[in-house]
Amino acid sequence: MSVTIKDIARLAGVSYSTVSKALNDSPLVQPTTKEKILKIARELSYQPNIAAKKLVSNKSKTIGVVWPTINRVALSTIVTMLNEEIEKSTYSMILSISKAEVAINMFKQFQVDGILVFESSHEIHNHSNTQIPITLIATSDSLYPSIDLRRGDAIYKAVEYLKSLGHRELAYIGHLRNDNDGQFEKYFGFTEALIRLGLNPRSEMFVNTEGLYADHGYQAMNKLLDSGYRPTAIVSGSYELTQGIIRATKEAGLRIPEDISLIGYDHIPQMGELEIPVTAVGVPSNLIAKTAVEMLFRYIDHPDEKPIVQRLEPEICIRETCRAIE
Amino acid sequence: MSVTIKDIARLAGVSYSTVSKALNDSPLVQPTTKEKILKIARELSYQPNIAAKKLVSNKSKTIGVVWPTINRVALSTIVTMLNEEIEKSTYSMILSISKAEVAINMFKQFQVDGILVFESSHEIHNHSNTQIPITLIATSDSLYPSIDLRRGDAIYKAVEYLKSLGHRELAYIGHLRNDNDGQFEKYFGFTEALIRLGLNPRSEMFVNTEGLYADHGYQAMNKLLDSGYRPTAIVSGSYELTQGIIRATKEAGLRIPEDISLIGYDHIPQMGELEIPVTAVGVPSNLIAKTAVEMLFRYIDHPDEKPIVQRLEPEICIRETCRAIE
DNA sequence: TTGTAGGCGTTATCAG
DNA sequence: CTGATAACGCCTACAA
Repeated sequence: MSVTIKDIARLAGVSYSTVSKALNDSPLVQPTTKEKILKIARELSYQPNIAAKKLVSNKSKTIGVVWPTINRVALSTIVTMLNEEIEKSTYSMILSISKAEVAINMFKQFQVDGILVFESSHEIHNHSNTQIPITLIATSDSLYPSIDLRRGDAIYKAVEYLKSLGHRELAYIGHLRNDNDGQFEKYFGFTEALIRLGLNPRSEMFVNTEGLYADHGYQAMNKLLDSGYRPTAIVSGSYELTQGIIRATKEAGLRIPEDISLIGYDHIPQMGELEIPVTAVGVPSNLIAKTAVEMLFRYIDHPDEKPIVQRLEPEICIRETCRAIE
Repeated sequence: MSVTIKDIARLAGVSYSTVSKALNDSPLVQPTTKEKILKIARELSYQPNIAAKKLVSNKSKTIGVVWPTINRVALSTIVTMLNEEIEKSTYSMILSISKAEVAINMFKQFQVDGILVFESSHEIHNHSNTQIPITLIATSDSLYPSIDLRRGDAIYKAVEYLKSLGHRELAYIGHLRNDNDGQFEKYFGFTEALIRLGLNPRSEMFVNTEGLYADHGYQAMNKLLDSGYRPTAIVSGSYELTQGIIRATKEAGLRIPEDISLIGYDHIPQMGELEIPVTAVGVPSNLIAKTAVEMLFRYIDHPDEKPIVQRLEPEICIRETCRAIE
């Protein structure tokens, strides 16, 4: 059995309602008594029972985060930032790496005040009857407040930038799946940019990676290099792909950016910490985290407002991997 | 206000305890009444208040995992396996990436039934008075049940294996900090192996990385290659370091294992998925996860048993990066 | 078979 | 300032 305010009350020789007040730093209790109570609480390493708190106040002061894909750098970066953001407030954050449905159920049991989810909204549609405010990160949706990362615009900006540097022979290395909206948006953004910017789209310009990790990027880049088509600039679909692309490029004896320019999706600090600081596009990870938390808090406070899709503007972060050509 | 069993009771014309029983499908209530109650509950779309349920049952069937370092592959691999292992049982798993003390406090508030922690025991010593069963992964300690990964033995096995292949000029690339027991164990294991196996320890054989990530390995390997000392085999302290070492080696035009052998610490599947499948030592990650969960469950069921330090035997997983020399 | 009463750990509202 | 006491929603003996 864990320690409760009653235990503290007994030891302090006061009533438990006094303990409750002292613990909540109420002005209605004498500083000396307060001090004594706090001291005992500390010694017993007392922790309030959230279930009880929730029962009476209907607040648990906790946010649950659904995070099934723990091994992508961009996502874990955002998770870290979410944690920092939430710790700044009066809330705590708990994580689940189970799939969305399982995770949400568990969070319900824990009576979290709000849920943040990375997974696509398809996974959670059967939960629309839930009372708990849910906010989606990285998937726009009309049922829940969600963030639109404008991945297409991001890639568009990348192409635009490359064009401004004189590049006309490009390639996009990414994971082209139509069952994953996020990946598809980027692919589509690339196509659209080529067309709108008057760059001739050709099939060699698209390299499918079959995955989002470094090795996929490595393989894809090698495939590209073998293909005979030699673009002057590469657009990469993720941080991990970028890693693989750099490796393949180097192994082929090509220098970045002297021989080939590179720009990657995922606006995270780590892009600048690769062996060559990589120019990147995307919504900055800290902005994503900050916005997500703000939106959720807002939704918690005003559950009746209509769910909003918050657009975030992708930015380009120029580092050292793109070079102008004549 | 949401609907409670009292509302149902009023509408059904019974007492609320009868409703409670009916809802829990107790045999102590007449089928007809039960039916009626269930029907009303459905109509009102009654949702039980889990906080209240929890309060009275005082069981959460949940394990909390303290995981402050989310960006090391070996750790996230183990976390994934822990989740699988725990999902097999009747328990759920929640994670916190806050530092140990904060995380443990939060878990206490949620009344988790047990806690698994990755952090070193120093961080949690002030919690020794806690009532919740805690089990340490990857740090041996006498206050809590914990797992001893025998990192020293693992490195010893690596050296032994290399010696059996004829190598005598070795190097250890790792993070030598004496404030981190785990890293120190490996370093020490290397030294001891050299001595006990009659290989002459020399200072060039130790390369300090100043960190545990790929870039640290890359820098360290370059430093080593520049130093003039040319070992025939390298022992690496972690998965990420291994990545960096491979890159540096390749860039230097050296082939693995033809020109130099490599063996890494961290017995995780990913070691076999690098561009060259890397021979590795360590306790297999799935064994670590399985053992940790077993130990914790055992501790939960028998809280009075004396905390045990469970030794796990490191294994060597031979892949393709070590070669015999004449 | 049903109802009553007590309690789970907190907070909040009153009296004293 | 402090202490009873009543909620919060549910479960579970124990009584009826």
